[in-house]
Formats: sequence, structure tokens, C-alpha cells
Amino acid sequence: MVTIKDVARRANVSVATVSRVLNQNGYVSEDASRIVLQTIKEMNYRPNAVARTLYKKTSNMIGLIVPDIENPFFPELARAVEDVANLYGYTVVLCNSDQDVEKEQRYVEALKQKYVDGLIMTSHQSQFNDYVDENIPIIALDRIGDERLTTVVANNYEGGRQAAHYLKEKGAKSLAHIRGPKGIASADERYRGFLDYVMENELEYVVEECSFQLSPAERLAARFYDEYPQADGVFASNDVVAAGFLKVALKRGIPVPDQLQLIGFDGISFGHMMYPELTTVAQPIYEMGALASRLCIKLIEGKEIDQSKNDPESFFHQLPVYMVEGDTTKK
Amino acid sequence: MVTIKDVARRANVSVATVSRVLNQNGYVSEDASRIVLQTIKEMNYRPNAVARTLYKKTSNMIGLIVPDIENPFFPELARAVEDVANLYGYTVVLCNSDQDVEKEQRYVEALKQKYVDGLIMTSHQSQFNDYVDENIPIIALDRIGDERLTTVVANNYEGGRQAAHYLKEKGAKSLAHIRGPKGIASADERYRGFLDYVMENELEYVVEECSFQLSPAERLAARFYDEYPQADGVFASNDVVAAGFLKVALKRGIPVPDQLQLIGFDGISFGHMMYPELTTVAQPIYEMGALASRLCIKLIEGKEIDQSKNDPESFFHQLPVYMVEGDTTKK
DNA sequence: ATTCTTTAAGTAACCGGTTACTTAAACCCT
DNA sequence: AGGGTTTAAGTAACCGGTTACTTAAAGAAT
Repeated sequence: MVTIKDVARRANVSVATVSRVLNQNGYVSEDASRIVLQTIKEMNYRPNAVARTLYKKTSNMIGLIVPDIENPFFPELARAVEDVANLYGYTVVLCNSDQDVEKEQRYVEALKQKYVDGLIMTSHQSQFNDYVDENIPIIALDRIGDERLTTVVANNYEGGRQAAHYLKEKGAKSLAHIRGPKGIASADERYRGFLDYVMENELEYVVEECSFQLSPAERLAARFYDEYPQADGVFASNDVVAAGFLKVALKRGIPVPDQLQLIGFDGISFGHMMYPELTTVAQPIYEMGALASRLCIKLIEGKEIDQSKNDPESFFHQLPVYMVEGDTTKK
Repeated sequence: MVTIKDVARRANVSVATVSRVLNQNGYVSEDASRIVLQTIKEMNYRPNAVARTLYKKTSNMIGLIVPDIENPFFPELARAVEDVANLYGYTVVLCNSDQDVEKEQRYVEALKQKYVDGLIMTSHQSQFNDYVDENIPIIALDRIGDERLTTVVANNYEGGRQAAHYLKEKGAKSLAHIRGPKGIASADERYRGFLDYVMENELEYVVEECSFQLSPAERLAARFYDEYPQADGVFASNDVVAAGFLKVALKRGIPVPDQLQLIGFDGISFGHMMYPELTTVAQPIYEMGALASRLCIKLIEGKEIDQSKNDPESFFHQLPVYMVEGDTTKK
């Protein structure tokens, strides 16, 4: 491997000069600069990122921790984070915490040891308090933790309300909400939105809880359709669970959307893969990832943003959701 | 941040002794060892991974490059790679090359600069020749590149044959294969398997090409059903494309599987999410990822395996595929 | 002509570990 | 008692960059 010393020797200058040319700082003459650049090209020299990191304590890496890489929502999010990060010269290290608090903590430790410049976390942990005092920027994405944390979320509460409203408008008489796990802010908020709306409008409803995965959703759906045959409008807390409910309904021959209407949440591209297509409360997934990434980089580089302690709002970025009308609700 | 010097000072020993305790090598007395360990715990010292990497030229990181993180096949694969890697104390850096050769090369460069210990690549590049002489282990996963490269793939050829055979057995008279992009070994092999089988059995068939994504699949499907209304057995080169064909068929009211039977490839968990469930030629995705990861680590640590130049077979690990009978083919 | 400022470039310390080399004490043996 | 081996632990070089500090030459100002 070619080092800066090799380049310096060949170019007849000191390592400091080579370093100055590379970093475009300090005083370097035209001549020296030309020769060094020429030599670098000739020798195909690439500065060693690890050595630089050791001295500068910065790595141009951003850690992204997601709870479940197999839920298509997160790859879509990761994709956006990565696109923006790449644009600014950062590498994203994607870690799958597997909804395991310990594994998550191990990752945070490992990443910090590697001098990642920032962290974007879709943490499974309900309170990130342990992390908030760290000396690197942390963005909470799709999760709400400590209020001092810069946060990017969709308007889950409003999404919950919209789902309930939409079902009511489409004539559903007996609503159901399959809520996500308690303690996960997004799930809690969707539930709260749904609940507020059905209460305000005095609608008949029932709530069940289900983790954000397919198999549990299918199991619950089977039981659910037995127990609540009268339910004609189901709002699932994410698209994967909605897909599970849709599948079981179709299997049983329950006519969708005529007898049963179904709404998911997320708007993963996956919902378009099935037929009938899923009606869903879509989050602006790409925008969320991109914003989180941009904010993280701003915090890394500017160390400031407009996040004065006076203005808590500036920590909290809430993006609007929007209904995507598929075929699992009436026209 | 606590450094090894701080620990050494507090424990009244030299940094060498602390290092020896940490790495459990060299001569350290019982007493010294005890004191150092105690001090480490008290000060909550964690050795700096970057400094260690700089000297040892090893990072305990494995780079994993996938072409499309949004195709569920790859997260599933990544999951397996990561599980095994974690088990052995390695961190996986997941990179999305976006099917872009240049982006892929940039990632390889960046990863090597970070002293990753090994690379697992599901490369979009048909020949990895550029990479094969690198001084770190490289595993080709789900792709075939240079024959000197350790390779983990499913038996795609056999899968192609099986799909054709299955469709024939289920009574399809006019077969179609929607093959993946030319130049991608897995797609080529599936195509070859299909072709050999239909030729041997003198079956009526047609072939179309489609990239491994949903939207192109849907567009192609629309055209396909117009052009080949007689086709009654479609074998798609992956599950995502199969899902696109299924969706368009259902939309048009084509009875599946009675009038049109459909087989995908991959066996992503996704195929179970839809109804009717996809019949598919499943790859042992988890096993493939896990094997690639294990081989990579063996190469890193042992630098040997049984890969003598005499035995090219040992470089080539081909795993069997198996039919998963869903509802898109007749019982 | 002298002093001050700017430009240019080298030397060496530093980042935080690991390890080759060295010194010295302890133990063993004849 | 003297020489050899094993054990213990310190010193300093090293990994490959960056940069503070220093020296020196060129240019500007009085």
C-alpha cells in the first residue's frame, strides 16, 4: 500500500506538504502542488482513512440502526438515508438491532468506538435517555425518545384519525384497530388518533394489539375474524399487518372491500405488489429518511442548526401523512 | 475518552502491560493482571478500535454489497450474513450498490480504505476480475464471477428445470419464462435450465426479459397478456416479477391458477404475504447468507480453508433449491 | 537599509493502540 | 557459585495520517 511517505519521497517534498495539498490548507506553492498531484496520480495513492480518523476523530460514517431489516419499510428508509449521506460524502453503516435492546446498545458502543460521526436510530427502546448525553449527534427516526433529541417522524396521530375517518366515510359501521406494540411511539400515536376520532364520533370499535410482523398478524387475523364477524372496517398499524389481515380475509372468502374494508399504514412499495392493492395511510418514507440524513449531517458539520434550547419545535420534525386509495376500501 | 495511558497511569504499570492484559498475550503476573482489569472496570475503559485497526490492519468488519436493498431477497440474505458475522465478533457494513458498477467500485475502494477484513458481494458486475487480485478475501454471493473467487449460489440451473417441469406436470401447455437481465449469472442459469427442459420435452414456449423489479414487471405483464393470451404457465425469474404478473392477471380477471399458472423464484417471505400465495422455486436464502459469512470469516482467519488450487470445486458452493407449492399453481 | 509581513516548506509531536527489543529478577541446574 | 532459561514489565518504534511549531526566503513598508 502506498503511503503519504512514499509520495513525499518520490515528489521530493515533506509529508506535511503532501498533506497540505490533499487537504487544500496551509501554504503550498503552485509548483509543489502540481508535482505532488502528479505523483499522487502516478502512484495511485489513496490516503488511509483509518489513520486520518484516528487523528481527526471523525470517520465520515453515519450509523443507521433499524429494528427489523426484513420489514420493507426500513430498507426504503435506509435507501433514502444512504442517498443523501452519499451525496455529502458520508458512508452509512446499516445495523439491524432485531428489536433487541442489548444488541442495539452493543451496536451503539461499537459504532462510537469506530468514531462514527452521527447516529440515526429507529430505536426499539422507548426512551433513548442513555444515548442523549453522548457526544455525537443522534437523530431519532420514526420514533420518539428524549425531547432533547432531534426527531423526524410522520404525523402518526393525524394518520390514525384519518384512517378512522376514511373508514367511516366509506360506510364502515364497526371499526377495528390492530395497534402496534405498546411503548413504540409511532404505534401509540396511531392508536391515540384512531381512538380520539372514534370517541368524538361515537363509533363502534374494538382494538387488538399485534407486533409489526406477518406471522403474528395472520394468527391474530384468524382469531379476529371468528371473534368479531361484525367488524367491517379494519385499520392496521402497519402495512405488513394489513397484508396479513387481507390474506386471511381473502382465504376465507370474505369479500374485500364489500364486506370488509382494510387500511394499512406506511405506504411501502410492497402494498402495490398485491392485488387488491392496499389502501394505506402513507408516510413520506423517502422524505423522512432524507431529512433525517440531512439533519444529522448538519449537526455533524454545523454543530448548530437552529436548535436553540429556546425553541423545542426545532428539534421536532413532523411530516404529514397522506391517504393512498387502493382496492381494499370502497370507491 | 479514557485511553490506555490513563489506565496504565492509574494502575501504575506501563501501557504495554495493559495491552498484554487486554490481548492476553505476553507475560503478565497474576497481580498486575488483577489490578489492570480492576482499573479497566473502574474507569470503564474501552480500547479504541480505530487505533487498533491502524496498527493491525484489520477491523473486524465485513463489507456486504447488495445490488438492491429494496428487493426483499437481499435484506433476508443480509440478515443471515449479519447473524453469523455477529456470532464471530464481526460487524457487517451493508452497502447498496444500486446496480451501478461505479457506485459499487466506490464502495469497494472505501471499504478497503477502512481495512474491512473481507467482502461479500452480490455484484451487479458480470465479471469481478478487477476485484479478484485484491489482498482481502472476497465471496461472490448469488452471482458468479471469476472462478478463482469463492462462490455461494443456489442451483439456479436446476431451479429453472424444476420450474418448467412443474408447470408441465400441472398441465400447462404453453409455457413462458420471464427471464432476468442478461449477464447476471443467476438469471442466465435459470433461463438455461428452463430452456434445456422445454427443448428436451419439445414444449411450446416463449421467453421475455425483464429487470428484477415490480414496475417493469407490471408493464411487461400488461403487454404480455395481450400478446400471448394462450400462455397458461409462466415462470418468472424472481418473486418480485412473479408478483407483478400475478397482480396484473388478477386485475384482468384471469383465473389463477385455473387458466394461468405462475411460478416465481427466490422464496422470499414476501411471497407468503399475498393471496393467492406464490408458488416458487425457493433458494435456501438464510443458508446461503450464513454460508457466505462463514466462508468469508474462515478465509479471513484461516487464510486457507481447503481451497487448494487443485480443487476448484472447493471454491464453488452450490446449494439446492426446492419447490414451494403455493396457490398460483394447480394442486 | 532595516524591519515587518506574507508565503513556503520542513521537523516532529500527536492520535491510541500493539509489539519488538531490552533489562532485570526469579528459578533451575550442574 | 556461575551460567542458562523462564517470567515480568518497561521503553520506544510503529501504523499513516494531521498539524503546531519552526525556519527561511521573498515581498512590502518605512
